[in-house]
Amino acid sequence: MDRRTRKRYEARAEIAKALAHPTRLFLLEELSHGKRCVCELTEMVGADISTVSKHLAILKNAGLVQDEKRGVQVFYELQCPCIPKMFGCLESILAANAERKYESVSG
Amino acid sequence: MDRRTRKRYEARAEIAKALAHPTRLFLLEELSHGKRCVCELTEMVGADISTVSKHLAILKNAGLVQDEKRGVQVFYELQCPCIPKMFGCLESILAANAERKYESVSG
DNA sequence: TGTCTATTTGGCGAATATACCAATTATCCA
DNA sequence: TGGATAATTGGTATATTCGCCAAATAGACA
Repeated sequence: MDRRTRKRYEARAEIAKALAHPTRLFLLEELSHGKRCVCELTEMVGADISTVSKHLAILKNAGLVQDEKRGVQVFYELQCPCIPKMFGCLESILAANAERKYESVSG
Repeated sequence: MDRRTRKRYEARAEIAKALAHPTRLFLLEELSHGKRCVCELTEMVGADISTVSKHLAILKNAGLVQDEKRGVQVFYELQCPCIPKMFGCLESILAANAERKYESVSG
């Protein structure tokens, strides 16, 4: 694998890494329903606000969300329209995995 | 976030984590072109065969690929048809990010 | 200006992921 | 059976990620 190819996959992996955490997936799905401020999201997640803020920063850094300051609050929103489709893909994989697990038990 | 919801996002994150490595993304894309055996993939990746084998095990464990033994070789193939679409999504995000970076420099 | 609320940043310990080497397993074939 | 090749597994050192606390930053408003 040459250097250029490796760089390309590293760039893709940066985005995939941003998706690779349950809290961040939850944040993305919540944001797919509309803009939310950090304190709302923090309440839903139930973690320290600094933790949520860092997760949001990771999503922003990957280009998955954008933020907008309104007074003392910061609202985040999805930047990438294909995120909801990704969730569909993840769900279909989970469903197929569950099916296989069932088959291996019953058959 | 209640326990059930958390479990759901953890399950999704398991799959996302499997995607979150440049070598594994490369393997998936290569497998999207057809079955490949571990030694072929190892040669392409340019890492130790044990490293590649472990990456493939992670992909298999996530339900993204399946394996098939043929004699002394093991062939892997994609199990999930939506993987190529995922790559398209990753690429579109990268393109949008590059665009924004360009705008922030020139405008 | 001083205070309050919302958010981000710095830093640290704990947990997780990664890559390689060495050893093991599995299959083929002489 | 014994040797050769392909692949997986175990072990370990290193690197990265994670979550919280504490501190810093920013805006609103009296």
